Amino acid sequence: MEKENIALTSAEWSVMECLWESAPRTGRELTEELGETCGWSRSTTLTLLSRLEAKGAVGTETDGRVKTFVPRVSREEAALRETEDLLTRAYRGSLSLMVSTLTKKQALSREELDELYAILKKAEEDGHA
Amino acid sequence: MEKENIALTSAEWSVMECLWESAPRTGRELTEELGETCGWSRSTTLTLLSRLEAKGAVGTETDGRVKTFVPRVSREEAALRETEDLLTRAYRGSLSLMVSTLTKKQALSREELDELYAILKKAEEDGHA
DNA sequence: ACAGTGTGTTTACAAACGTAGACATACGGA
DNA sequence: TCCGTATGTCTACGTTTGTAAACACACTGT
Repeated sequence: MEKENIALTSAEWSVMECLWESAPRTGRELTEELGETCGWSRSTTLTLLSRLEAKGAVGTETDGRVKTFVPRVSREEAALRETEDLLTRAYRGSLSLMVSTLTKKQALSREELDELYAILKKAEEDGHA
Repeated sequence: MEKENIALTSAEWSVMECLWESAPRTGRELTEELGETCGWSRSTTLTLLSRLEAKGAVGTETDGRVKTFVPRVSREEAALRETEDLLTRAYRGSLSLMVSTLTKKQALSREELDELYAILKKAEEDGHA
């Protein structure tokens, strides 16, 4: 009954990606799309879908003999989950350490910079509410 | 001969953590410390060390019958590797998207904010050089 | 009534991981 | 010299992950 933290494997991310893009989708559509984008066989996609269903990451509805799938966790939730994980594991929880590590390796575009400033400003305001 | 991208598993991170903290360390010291911090048996730690050696993440030197270990990849390299991975997988490569997702869930402390501003300012300067 | 065909379920299997016991040895004391 | 003890290597085993073939079954024309 609790929604706990569902971790997605890399292959599973690909599937969810598809579902987040648009849902509900039928097994047919999904196997087709993932067959192309990932080069997977029909079975592979369906297996992944089952596993995702089992862990509660996707919900299904059966209409006749056709199943349709919908995401049960949002991309944000999933992303957040993994990010926090990484943040803890690799940066002792320090977001600024993460950002500085990244900027040291690749320059940020003007847009990224502007967006980041905006985000910080907003966080600042929301923060001392 | 290239240093390629060495991915670390979660257990391996714990080992590297130890080594980054101080190195070289002997197997003895490592099994002891990790035994405490992670509750691992001696074997577990040593197995992890072997695997890390195999993938080139740590280097070893044998003096008599005692082995000493040193990290071969820096924490930054490892962290960067995983971060880029996550960034791509979960945020389509957008750092700002990642940061905004995080700030939406947890408020940043005054310090974090200040640090982040400083980092951005620096990135900005370095950027349009 | 029978054979394709579309659709989902089972079973499978190798590689990666987390964990650790068993094993081989060399070293230091009794 | 014999024994514990420290130290590293091998072997092992259950689980997770990536991948997919085999299977079962309903539907649709002929």
